[in-house]
Amino acid sequence: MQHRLSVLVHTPAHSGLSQPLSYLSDEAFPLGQLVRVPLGARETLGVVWSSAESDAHPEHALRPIVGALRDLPPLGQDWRALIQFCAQYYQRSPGEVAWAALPQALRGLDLTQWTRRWARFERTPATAVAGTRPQGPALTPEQSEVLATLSQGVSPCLLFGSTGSGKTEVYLRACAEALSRDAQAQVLLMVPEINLTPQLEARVQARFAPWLGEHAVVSLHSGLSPAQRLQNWLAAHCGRARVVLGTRMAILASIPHLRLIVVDEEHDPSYKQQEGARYSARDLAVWRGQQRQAQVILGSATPSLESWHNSRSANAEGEAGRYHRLHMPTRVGSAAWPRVHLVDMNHQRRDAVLSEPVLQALEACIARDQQALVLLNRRGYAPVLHCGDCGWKSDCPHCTAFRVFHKRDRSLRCHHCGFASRVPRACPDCGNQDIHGLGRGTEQLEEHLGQWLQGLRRPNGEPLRLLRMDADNTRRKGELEAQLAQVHDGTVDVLVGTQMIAKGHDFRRIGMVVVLQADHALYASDYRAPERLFALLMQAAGRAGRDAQANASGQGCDMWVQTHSPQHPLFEALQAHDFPRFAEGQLQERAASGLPPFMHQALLRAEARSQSVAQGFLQFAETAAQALGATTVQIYPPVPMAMARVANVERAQMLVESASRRHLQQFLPRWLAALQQSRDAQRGVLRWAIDVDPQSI
DNA sequence: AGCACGCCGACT
DNA sequence: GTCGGCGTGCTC
Repeated sequence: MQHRLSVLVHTPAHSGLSQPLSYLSDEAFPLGQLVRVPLGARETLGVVWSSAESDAHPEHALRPIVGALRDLPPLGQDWRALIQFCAQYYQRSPGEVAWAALPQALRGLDLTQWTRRWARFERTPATAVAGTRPQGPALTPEQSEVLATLSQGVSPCLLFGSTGSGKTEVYLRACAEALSRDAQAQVLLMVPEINLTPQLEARVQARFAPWLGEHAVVSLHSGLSPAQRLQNWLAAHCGRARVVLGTRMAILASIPHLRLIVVDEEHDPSYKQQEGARYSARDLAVWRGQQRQAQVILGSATPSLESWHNSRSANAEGEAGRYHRLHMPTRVGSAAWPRVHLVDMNHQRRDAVLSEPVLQALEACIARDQQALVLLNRRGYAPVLHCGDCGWKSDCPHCTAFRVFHKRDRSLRCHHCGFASRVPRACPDCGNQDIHGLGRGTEQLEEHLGQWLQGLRRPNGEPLRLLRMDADNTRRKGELEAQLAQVHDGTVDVLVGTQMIAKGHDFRRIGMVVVLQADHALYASDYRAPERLFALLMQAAGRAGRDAQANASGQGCDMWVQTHSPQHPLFEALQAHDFPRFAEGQLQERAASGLPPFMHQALLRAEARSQSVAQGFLQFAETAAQALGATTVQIYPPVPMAMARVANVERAQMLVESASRRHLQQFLPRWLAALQQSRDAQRGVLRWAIDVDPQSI
């Protein structure tokens, strides 16, 4: 007898095929079974999705499936529910979300290749369980208290812990606890970007591999080769992997015995996927944990305002947040907080790179034979090249942006589309030979500091060693690790870099931290700019004060922040290391101006060859929204995006919002359906999509 | 998203 | 004469 199977294939939302497709099969496969099916002229991977007898597609038009991926356990109900929820909440087709969740290497395998691949997976040695549960270092009273609360199973939790308060140890202990309760239990540990914190992977491996076996710890992130990713995904899906360490993509992996999800640095913007299915891995983690009774721990020294708001204690009306807030204010060991000094750059020489007090402090730091960390969040030599005579600037011909001057390879490079050319010797417009850079990047800072340091010596008489670290010189494999190693073993005295040098690295001999152009972000129109800047500054401050000797001698550590707006309340909170104060101020502003988390937003984005086509589509969308009688959501007119053109594609967007998440969620699918229906309105539009809970507007 | 089909410019 | 550009349309 022929069965009718409903199968999910990769069909993007705008293709008009957002529902599962029906196929014929001799065998009745269980839901979640992976199958190969014909689709047009090709053969593709599919997931048996539902027993949709109701599908109206005529029987004679159905094609038979090619076959099933035998031996692979079907994807579980919890995974299917997660995909379904993600698709519905973020307004994408389930097929598209499932596609993003499955390893790409799996998609390309035909049945013969699959059989071979599976045989290889089964051949890898089974986990040799030899060791006993690891001990780990002694806990601080704060850590013990937090772990005691966690062991009662409270969830979701926001672990608000200072940089250096030992959050990672809490995560590892909580993992060990979950893993020891049940011999099958699996845990998911998420980090923003695995490549920036290579030590963490080593630490997790060192903690759990001796206990659970070498193959019990796997990672899932985009840096892996497709074959590695498939291998690790299979290990997670089949339960062989007990600890999954991954980036945002890992939240969509199949982890059937998931008992605990940890989201480290939960405020980090990289948890929000920025293309395709635009999901928030942090928010999905909370949903997934609730859905399958797994504990969720969100951790940060500077939580997102969303999570902070969600974890507020009961107010006058008795409303409390949905998250349990756990607090670890104290830094482990002797680590001290740096004294934060603000330097008002309005009172310095206009062309000063480093201010007088900073230079003096730097000299003193060098004399103590300590390391200095100088942070400037702009790579390249100068952000723009400029002709003083005719006013020419180094625009990118393909984007609404300037090309950045990179002196090292004498190029002008667009950081958005990659377009690069050699630096012209003279102004391309008027021939003037005297063209120069405006503003400063890390390359120039490196050059400037290099010159200044030439006049100085280390206490032992050796010359000073300067290192620059940014995306330009850590791109190749192994470079980042090599450079971090240089900082650790003390081969570097002064480290210059972008925000990547502020991320979770445990530098031990840092005597001072300098942040340049700290206020730059504040001039951006993005309402999340202060939140991001505060997180960056706190993170940078956290690099300091770990030098045990300096702390013992009462020397302490300093942080210098150069800014043109020292009166900004953000800096006051920074000096007091007072995140709650900063957050309360921000939340009051957000509430007053009707911004998240008090408002729920979605953006409709359109891309076309011209602004008029992109905006024309959005205008149609505006009319369509009004026709739907959208009284519960506020609709704003279409506008060009802040960066209107990227790689010769014009972009526009419109905002819809509602104080009620439910109302917004009710409106969006109806709106989406209306837009999908109108082929006319889509004419000439290259791409369009809804972005729910956008990261920036 | 793939992939085919389909109509116009520079080359084995 | 063909190889190949990417515009439009279809996939149970």
